[in-house]
Amino acid sequence: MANPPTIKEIAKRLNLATSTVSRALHNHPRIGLRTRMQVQALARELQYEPNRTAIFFQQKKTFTLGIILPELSEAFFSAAISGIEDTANKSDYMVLLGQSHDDTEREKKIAHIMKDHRVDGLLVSLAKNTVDYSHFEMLQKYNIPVVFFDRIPDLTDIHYVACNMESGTLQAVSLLLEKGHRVIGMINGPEELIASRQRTTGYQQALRKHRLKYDATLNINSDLTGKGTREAMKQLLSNKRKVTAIVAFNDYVSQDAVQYALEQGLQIGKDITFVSYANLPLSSYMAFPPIASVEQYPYLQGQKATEILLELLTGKQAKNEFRHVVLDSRLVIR
Amino acid sequence: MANPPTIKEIAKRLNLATSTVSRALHNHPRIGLRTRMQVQALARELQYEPNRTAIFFQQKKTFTLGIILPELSEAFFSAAISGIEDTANKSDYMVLLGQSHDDTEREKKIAHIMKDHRVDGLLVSLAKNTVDYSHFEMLQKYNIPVVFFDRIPDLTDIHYVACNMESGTLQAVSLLLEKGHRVIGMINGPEELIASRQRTTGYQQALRKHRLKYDATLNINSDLTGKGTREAMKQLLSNKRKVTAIVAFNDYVSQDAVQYALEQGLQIGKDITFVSYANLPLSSYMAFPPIASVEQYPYLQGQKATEILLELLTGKQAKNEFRHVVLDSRLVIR
DNA sequence: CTGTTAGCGCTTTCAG
DNA sequence: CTGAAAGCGCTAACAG
Repeated sequence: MANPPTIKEIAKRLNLATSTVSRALHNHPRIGLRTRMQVQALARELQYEPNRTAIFFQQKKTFTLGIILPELSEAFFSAAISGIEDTANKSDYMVLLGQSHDDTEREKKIAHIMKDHRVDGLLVSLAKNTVDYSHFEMLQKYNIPVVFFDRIPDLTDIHYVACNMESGTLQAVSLLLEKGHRVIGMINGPEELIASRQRTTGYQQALRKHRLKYDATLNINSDLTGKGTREAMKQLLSNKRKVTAIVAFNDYVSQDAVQYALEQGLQIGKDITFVSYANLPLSSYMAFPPIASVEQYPYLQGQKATEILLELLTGKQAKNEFRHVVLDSRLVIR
Repeated sequence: MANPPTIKEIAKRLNLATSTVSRALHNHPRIGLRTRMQVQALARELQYEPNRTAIFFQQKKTFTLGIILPELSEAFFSAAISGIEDTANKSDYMVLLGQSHDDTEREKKIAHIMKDHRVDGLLVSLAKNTVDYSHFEMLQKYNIPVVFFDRIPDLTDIHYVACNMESGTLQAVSLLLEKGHRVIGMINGPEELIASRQRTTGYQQALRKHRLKYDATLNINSDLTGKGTREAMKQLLSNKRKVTAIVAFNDYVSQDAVQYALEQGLQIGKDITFVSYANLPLSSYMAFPPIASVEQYPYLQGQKATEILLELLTGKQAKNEFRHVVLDSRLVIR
C-alpha cells in the first residue's frame, strides 16, 4: 500500500470512468446496481478512503468550525467547548481550537489564521477587553459566518447566544435582601462587557423592588484578576457603610474575595456573605463557597451557538437576519 | 470582491505565467527583481491570499495537528492543551480538538475522523480504560505520526512524553513516613494505567527505605469516579490497622476522599492526612487541601510532545527510532 | 445508465 | 529569467 488508492485507480481496474465510480460510491440513483456493487466491493477491498483535502478544495468547504475563546482552564469555557464539539461532531464537523488568553492581539491573529485555514464558520467568545471588532468584520468579507457566545460584542448585526445576567442578578440580590442584607457590594467586571452592565441593571432592579436607593460606590468594576479583586474588596470594605454581602463576578472572583475577607479577620457567613456566578463544580471544592451562584449554562450556550452556525452553513437559516438567543440566567442556591 | 483573487488573476493582469507569479510570491531567487516587485505590489493591492486548501491538497499537508484527550474540564488537560497550542502555533500549525470523554469507543471514532481530515500528526492522551491500541496502529499505516503524552499506552515502539510517578510517589510517601505515619492508604487508579503501577512502585520504594513491609490491602485500585473513591475509602478505613494518611490519585480524588472522611466524623489533618497528585490550582480553593501534591507538568508535557511531533513532521527526527521523554514528577509541599 | 471534459488553485518539472 | 504544461483527487455539467 504505497499510495492510498484513488477513485481513478478503481476506475481503471474496472474499466469505468472516474465519474461513474464517484457516483457509484455516493449511491447516485442513476447508476446500475451491478456496477455500483462492483465499485463498492472493490473500494472496500482496496480500503479506499476519499481524500478529504481534495474534496475540501473542490467543494470550497472544510467541515471545520473554528473556536476562539479566552481560556480553556476556566471551567465555564471547557464546559462550553464540550457543547460545541458534541454538536459539531453530530453533523460531521470538526473543531479547530484557538485560545485568545484574553488578549485582543492574539484574538486577532487567531481570527486571521482561522480564515487562512478556511474554516467554514467561527464560534467566538471575546477576550475580556476587546472593543475593536474589525477582525470579525473582516471575516464577513470572506463569507465566514460568526456566531458569538457568552462574551459577545456590543453590536446588533451579529448572531449570538448569551445569558442575560439581569434575571440572575435580580434573583441573587433579592436573595440577599430577603436575608436582611442592606448594604450589598458588587464586584463587577470590566465595563466593556455587556454582562457587566446587565449585572448592574439587575442589581438596581432588585434594590428598586425593595425600595432601596442605588449607591454607585458599592458597584466596583474590576479586571477579574486576583489583584483587581483584592482592590475591589478593599474599596468595598472601606465604604462609609458596612458591607455585609458581596455579589462576586464569578466563582473564581468569589474565591479571591473570600480570601481577602478572611485576611481582614472577617467571618464568612457571619460578618459577610457571598453570592456569585457560574455555578462551577469548583465551588463544591471550596472551603467557603458562595451561598448561591448564578447558572450560565455553558454547555447549552455552546450547543445553541453551534446549532445556529450550522444552520447558517446549511442555508436553513436566512443570512440576512441575525439570530439573537438569550437564555435567562438562574440563581442556584446551594 | 466577488471571488477572492487567485494567482491566475494576478498572472493575467500582468501578462505573466501563473508559475512566474507563484515564484515571485515565494521570493524565488531566479525571478527578476522588477517582476517580483510588480507581482507583490499587485498581490497586496488585490489583497491576494493564497488558498490554503489548494495548497494542503497539493502538498498533501494540512498544517494541522489532531489532539485526542480525555476531558478538557480536567485542569490537567486544559493546561496541557495550552502547551500544545502555543507550541504548534509557533510553527504555524493549528490544533484540531477531540475529547474522548474517557470512552474508548469515542476515542476510536475520533482517531478515524482525524485521519479522514488528514491531520499531519496526532497528540494523544489515552482514555482511562483503553487497552486496545488498534486504532493507533491504523494511523501508522497512513503515515500519521502519533506522540502520546501523560496517559500513554504500555508499548515501547511509540513516541511519548510522560511523567514518572515513581519519584513523586516516593517523595510523597516519604513525607508521610517522616511525619510519623505508619499505615498509609493509597487510592490508586485503574491497573491499566502505567501511572498506577508506577505509583505502586514508588510507594513500595518508600516503605522499603524505611524498612517497612508492603501491605497490598492498603493499595486500592479505583476507577477515579466519586463513587469509586468512596468505596476505596470505605475499604481503607475498615482495614485491620488504622489508616492515618491517604495518598490520593489526584486532587479531585483527594477532594472526594476528604468529603467521605468528614462524613465519617474524622478530622482532617488530625485523624487523617492527605497528599495527592496534580498540584492543580483548584487545591488553593479547597477547604481541606492535601498537605502536598505531586506536580505533573501538564503544560510542559504538552509542549514537549508537540515539539517531538513537529520534529517528526519536519524530518529532523529519524522516524525509525522512538522518542521517550520521561519527566520526573516532584512533590510540592504547600 | 455511463463517458467525456473541464476545472477547483497551486506547485513543479521541463523547456526555452 | 520566464513560460507551458501537467497533475494533485475529486465532482459536476454536458453529452450521449
